Amino acid sequence: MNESSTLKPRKRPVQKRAIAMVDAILDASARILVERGYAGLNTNAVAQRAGISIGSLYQYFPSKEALLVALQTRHAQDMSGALGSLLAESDTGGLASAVARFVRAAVAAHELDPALHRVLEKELPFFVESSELVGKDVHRHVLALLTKYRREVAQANLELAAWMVMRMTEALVHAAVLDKPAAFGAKEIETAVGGAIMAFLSSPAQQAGNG
Amino acid sequence: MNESSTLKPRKRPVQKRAIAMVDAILDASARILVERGYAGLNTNAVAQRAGISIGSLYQYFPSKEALLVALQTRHAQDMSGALGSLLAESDTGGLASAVARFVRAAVAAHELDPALHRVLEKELPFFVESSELVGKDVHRHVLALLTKYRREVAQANLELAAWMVMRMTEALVHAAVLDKPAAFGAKEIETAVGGAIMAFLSSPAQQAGNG
Amino acid sequence: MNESSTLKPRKRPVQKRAIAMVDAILDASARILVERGYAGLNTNAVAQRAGISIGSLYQYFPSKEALLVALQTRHAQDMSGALGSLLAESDTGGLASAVARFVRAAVAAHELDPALHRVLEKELPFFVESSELVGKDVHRHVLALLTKYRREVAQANLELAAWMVMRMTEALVHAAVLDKPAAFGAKEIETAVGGAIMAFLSSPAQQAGNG
Amino acid sequence: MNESSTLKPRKRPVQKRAIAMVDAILDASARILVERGYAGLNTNAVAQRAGISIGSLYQYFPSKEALLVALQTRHAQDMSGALGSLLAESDTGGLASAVARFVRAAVAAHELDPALHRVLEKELPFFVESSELVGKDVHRHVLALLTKYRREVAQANLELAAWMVMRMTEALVHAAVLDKPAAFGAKEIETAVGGAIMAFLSSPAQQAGNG
DNA sequence: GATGAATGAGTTTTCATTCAT
DNA sequence: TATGAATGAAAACTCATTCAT
Repeated sequence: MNESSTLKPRKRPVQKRAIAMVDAILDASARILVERGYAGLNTNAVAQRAGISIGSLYQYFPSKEALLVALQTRHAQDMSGALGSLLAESDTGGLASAVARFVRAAVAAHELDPALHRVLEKELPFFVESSELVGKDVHRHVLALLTKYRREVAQANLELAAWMVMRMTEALVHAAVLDKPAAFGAKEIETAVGGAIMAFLSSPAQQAGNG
Repeated sequence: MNESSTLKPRKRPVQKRAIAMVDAILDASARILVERGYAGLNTNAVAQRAGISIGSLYQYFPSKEALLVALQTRHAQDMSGALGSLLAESDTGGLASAVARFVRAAVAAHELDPALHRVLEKELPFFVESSELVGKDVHRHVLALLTKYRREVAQANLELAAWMVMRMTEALVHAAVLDKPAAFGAKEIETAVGGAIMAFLSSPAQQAGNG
Repeated sequence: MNESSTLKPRKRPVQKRAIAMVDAILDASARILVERGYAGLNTNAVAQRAGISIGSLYQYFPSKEALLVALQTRHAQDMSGALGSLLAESDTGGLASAVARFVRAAVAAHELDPALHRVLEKELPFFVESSELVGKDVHRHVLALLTKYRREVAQANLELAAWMVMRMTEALVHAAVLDKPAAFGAKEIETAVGGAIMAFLSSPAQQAGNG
Repeated sequence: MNESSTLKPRKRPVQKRAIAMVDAILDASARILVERGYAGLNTNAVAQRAGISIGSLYQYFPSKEALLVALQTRHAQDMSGALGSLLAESDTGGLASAVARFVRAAVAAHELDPALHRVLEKELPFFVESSELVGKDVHRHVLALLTKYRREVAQANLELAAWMVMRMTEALVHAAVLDKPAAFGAKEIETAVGGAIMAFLSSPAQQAGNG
């Protein structure tokens, strides 16, 4: 009845075999999603690709939706992991260096499985914004960063600044990795993104000019 | 054989009634899309909502896909119109004022039908990036702008700068209008976006700091 | 209600224009039938191909079925005409010559529009066996022939003999013209058919051997 | 892409139940075909008549066309079987007896399911001429026969003679069984057919008389 | 637990026919 | 009379989900 009964994995897989099965199912889903898009994804195909029966699939996921939420969650966690391990490195440089590392981490995260990421984000009807899954931690991290280098940040509203930084990074990195414009190299864009963020942070919040 | 036969509207509606019909169909599609998402959209529902028979729908659109392409196109044209009329105003201020006006125009365009815009962009499997429909003109406009105020632009690569400006605007405005964070007002964000763009343009392309 | 109301042409076209229209419609039907088969034939396509409106088509034919019956009838009459004009020639030779002429007439009739003939016969759901349309006259003709050369006919039952002659001719000529086997020439087959018929007529009805 | 994917049965039924299902589906198709003709045949009706769900039908046949092809094939195999078992009997008599047995076998084959045979042949848009399915073996058989009794055959071209024999048998038996004329008994016709074939074979290929 | 045959509601699309203009 | 926009029943086919084995 309630969401939890149809959205959450049916059983907490404790046995190794069960874990392997869940992984196989999610892997199969991801591959199909990438190869055929959301329209080409159906539970029977997933089961077949995963080498199990359709009945078994439903043993682990109560619905197609639950399967997709799980896939999404796993992907978000993967990205979060990639992000986190880079961000965790001790931070000795100044703000610029921290921002550059943040951007590089974002790039690395997006490069994990760009094709899957694209489909997930562009076609999934109930895509839970990655930011909601990954975002909390990252937001905390960025905010901590801005606070630590408060002196170098000209913006008054740190919360707003953090939001802007996250959005700029997400959007620009996303564009750079997934819809890479032929004209510029990825590295070039990465640098520009870091520069833009730094410029933004270094500039005081100004009055909006009137058009 | 070719795409045109299934993707393009079947007949160019010349009579008033036919135009009204096409509009009614697209309106119905838009409303259903917003209310029920892409998965909830089916041609019978569209026809019923539009108050016509399913046969009539297929008289004007040879396939469901054609219908969606048309809806998308109309939406992109609407946005393009809103954008264009604001951008067309004579430009007397400096770069800051021009940028601010550009951001405001983007906001206005996104405010036309944010709910539809969100579904179109997030769920349509064959969504033609608005930028591809609207983008060419806008890109020209931005580039012209940067060239005109060349002296105020510190970035060396104008093409890259234009790309960054467009991406930043699109992403930030999009986020502000469609996933508006509760914490900040739209106006506040709009200002911040203008500021960020100005800061970016005013800063010289710098060396990437290493993390 | 009764068949006549849906199967017979709606109006007896007396004006020249109406006759031309009916012909145009039947021509269009025939061409579509040949090009796309029965499955590809629909009344809207016929009207368009005939250069008239669908409404006008229904002015002349009350239903699709009526249209097809008319087409069939016209084709049968065409064949009948080709057949008849050859058979009408004065008959001076013996039985063999008469049979040969009959076979040649059948070939000529089948060569009128073989492609149409094939589709009509192989796909039409309510194909009225041509023999029923053409057959009566032909049957009379063949019977008259056999009676005239009674002395040369060894078969006792002339009715049965006539039926056999017609069937053999129809089947063999049909096969020769429409499913021509690559190995033999049409002329060669035509000769063989005449020979077979002559042999049959010349042989006395015999006891069936037991296998 | 290739025809096989839409034309061939989806799964080879191994279990008893599956075989029974396929048979039930084909039986239902045959009955509907006979009762309502090709136009009256639709997959939903077939499933209902077979007492299964439409989904199950598509589990075994990937398309309506595949279903029809299978039905056709089964029918051709049935006919081939009936034909073959009769032809296989040891052949002790002369040519006349062999021909008579051939004709009787053809009659028996056509009497298996005349109504179905008629619809299949007359309405199926993609009817594969039975002769193509059955024909090869039969042709070999007839040729062997003519060769064996070469002395009794006056015709020079054995290949052509075999073709004629097959066509005459097919056409005449077909007409006798399916469009049986009220005037003559089946037995009477069967005898006449045998006689005609014998007469043809016994007569030398003659010059075509000119009409 | 695992299997996979079976289900059937739901979807897209066609086309014979009508009828207001 | 001619037109052709409009109709809607009907048909092929899919796929999430169940449940007997």
